[in-house]
Amino acid sequence: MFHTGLVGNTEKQGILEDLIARGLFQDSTDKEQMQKRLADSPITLYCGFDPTADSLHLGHLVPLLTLRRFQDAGHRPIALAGGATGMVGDPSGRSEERNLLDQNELSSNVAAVAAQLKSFLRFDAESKKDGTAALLVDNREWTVEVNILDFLRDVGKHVTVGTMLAKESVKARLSSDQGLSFTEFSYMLLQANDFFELHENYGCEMQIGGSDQWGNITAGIDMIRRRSSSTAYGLTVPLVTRSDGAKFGKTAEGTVWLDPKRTLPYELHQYLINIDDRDVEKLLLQLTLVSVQEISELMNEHLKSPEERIAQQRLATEVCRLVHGDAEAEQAVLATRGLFGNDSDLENSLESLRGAIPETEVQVSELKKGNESLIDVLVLSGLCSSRGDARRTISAGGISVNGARQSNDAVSLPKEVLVDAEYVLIQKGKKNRHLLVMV
RNA sequence: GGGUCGGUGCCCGAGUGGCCAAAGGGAACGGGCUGUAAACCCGUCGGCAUUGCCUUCGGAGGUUCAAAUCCUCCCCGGCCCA
Repeated sequence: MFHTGLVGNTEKQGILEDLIARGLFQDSTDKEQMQKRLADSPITLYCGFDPTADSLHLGHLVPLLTLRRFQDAGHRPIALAGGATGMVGDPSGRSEERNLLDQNELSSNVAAVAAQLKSFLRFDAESKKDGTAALLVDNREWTVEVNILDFLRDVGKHVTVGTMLAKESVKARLSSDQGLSFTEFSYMLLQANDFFELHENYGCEMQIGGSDQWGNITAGIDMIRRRSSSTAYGLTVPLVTRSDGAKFGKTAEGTVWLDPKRTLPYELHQYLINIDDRDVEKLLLQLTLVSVQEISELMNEHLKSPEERIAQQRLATEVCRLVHGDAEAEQAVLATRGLFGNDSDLENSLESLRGAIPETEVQVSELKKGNESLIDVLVLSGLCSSRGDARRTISAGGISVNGARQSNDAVSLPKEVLVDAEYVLIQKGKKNRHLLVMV
């Protein structure tokens, strides 16, 4: 599936300028040389994604979209799902050793991640004609059958331990009190070998990745130079951060995933609509395909009346469209308007929220047994983590039912709700909305 | 293999026989202000329940009226030596 109609808004020659303008140019090998190479003819480039979970998350979007930007600029992207590297675990940017995933988990993760990768790049016939059609590969293809002796002779021989130890990612771990297993230490060899394989088999000349990948990328470039005397290029994009210090793409409930089963489009939309003013321009630039020019106009508008948050709204909508498609994005916007707009008459239209916002089916007959139906429902829905938490939250004035704040000592849903409501809207705090479906 | 230091609640980190569900900070959550902001202020922050009870301080045993704190064994990590 291919979600957005925006294609080719970046000129081939201008890709680096565009990346720089977007703050997406963190580091690279010789820039002049790269510029020249890119202007010369279409290049094949790759970016790898390790299947550490069965879905990518918001943070993955930056390098993934960068791949897309290159494709739009007339180059050929390769998205790599790291079925092999995922078995080992990349120490880069991590303070702790990873837990190894088992084989089954890994291969289902690879399948899931690969499907997601596909939706952000073009594989169609037309692209094939002009040579920009993307490729999807799994590094297991060329890694599983390699035996250890061959690997040590063919790959390991070209890398000195001194070089490996000098990498920032390795140094960081060695100087922490965590240490580094040989398994993770070896990771960069696998990745370097990936780049080499892609170079040999697909003419891949460039690798991009998050800034924590710099060491791995240069290891690959060195390997290509040693083993085939060719020049390869590397480019990293910045790690997305937030001004308030929180990790980007993380909420109290956990990670903001791209899989709608894990994070509803509405939740993704909410996450982005709440982005701090200080970060919104950067995120528009890095997380959407909207042109730099248009973003700067949008920001001018936004600054005139930041309380309207037009920048956040645009950001949320654009990202939702990219990730989930137009229809889902539209639904998320509607739900948001209904829930947070001031002209809402939700009472009669709760049904329209079905499937859009988090919901829980509730057995009314079960609720009627006890006399603490409100507490039951708060726990059932996951809005509160325990009955005690529910009590505390209610007594702090944090719960509303169908818009009506519940009194401090309430333990039970309002009678009329319990009797004949089909849908009930529960609010916890200012931002959490949950739909109860009474059955 | 030897030595040594350490493993505490979401994270960091104090506690070294009872006053410990465990200081302090951060995060988080709720309230107020506001823009579903930021900053700031207030409150909460193991579980269940009306005083109270139950489960937690790497794991398993033990000493004791009483253990996160003492002993034994084990597991995991750092550092140093071999």
